[in-house]
Amino acid sequence: MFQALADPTRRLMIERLCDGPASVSELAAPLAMTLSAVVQHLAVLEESGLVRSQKQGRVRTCQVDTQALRAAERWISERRALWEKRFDRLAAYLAENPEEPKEGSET
Amino acid sequence: MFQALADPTRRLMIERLCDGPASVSELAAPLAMTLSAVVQHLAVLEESGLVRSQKQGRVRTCQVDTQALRAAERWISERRALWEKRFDRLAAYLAENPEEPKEGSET
DNA sequence: TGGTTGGTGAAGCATGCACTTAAGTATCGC
DNA sequence: GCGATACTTAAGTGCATGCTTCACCAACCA
Repeated sequence: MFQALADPTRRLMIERLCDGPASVSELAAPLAMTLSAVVQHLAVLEESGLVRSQKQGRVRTCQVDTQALRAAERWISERRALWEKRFDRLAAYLAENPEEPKEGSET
Repeated sequence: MFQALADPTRRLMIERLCDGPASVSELAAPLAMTLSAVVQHLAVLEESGLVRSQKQGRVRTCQVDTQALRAAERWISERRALWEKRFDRLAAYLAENPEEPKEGSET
């Protein structure tokens, strides 16, 4: 999932797809690479659940699926919230105890 | 940035750091790999801006930086919102035009 | 019907990445 | 000062990834 978003080409493809559904060759047009390569990227995106596609005649039409995006968003925002809460507690603690005390909690 | 989040070990490190700051060896302890490897992961995390660290004596202490997380979150949520808006419009359009019409807009 | 378009699949290659080993440096405790 | 600790750095290895080429099939259309 993050793996899929890690590649810049794939992020471009996602951005393009946010503009509306597209066929494989439409998707490939602005990219300086073979159709084959694009199809391979597409496979990664589909496996990660970020994109769905269906074939009609000889044309495969792709569109983004926001469920996976939602999951990624949630992961990040949970971690961030967790840390920020902790950070706030620390700040409050430091405000009450201006000196830096010796650590001695874990192991 | 997404590249940095792509690796499961690095995500584990982030999760661990959300529990509070840690030294390099504390970070390495639960991971079945060399200190060296962990340091290399750490370098990636620092370059991506996800983690900051400072050395004091011979101990390097690490903590997450939420700014980068925020950026990632924003990227995702913008794309998602963009697509969902488009999807809504499409739904509305289909509701008004029950038949599937021929496409002929782009190129 | 035969050529063109749109996509598929396999094989190969070159680079990058995760990880290891090994050797080194700086600090801490005695 | 001396050994142990906590990293750091460099070099090397093996596997994953991104991409290409080429051969192929299926639909479209003139």
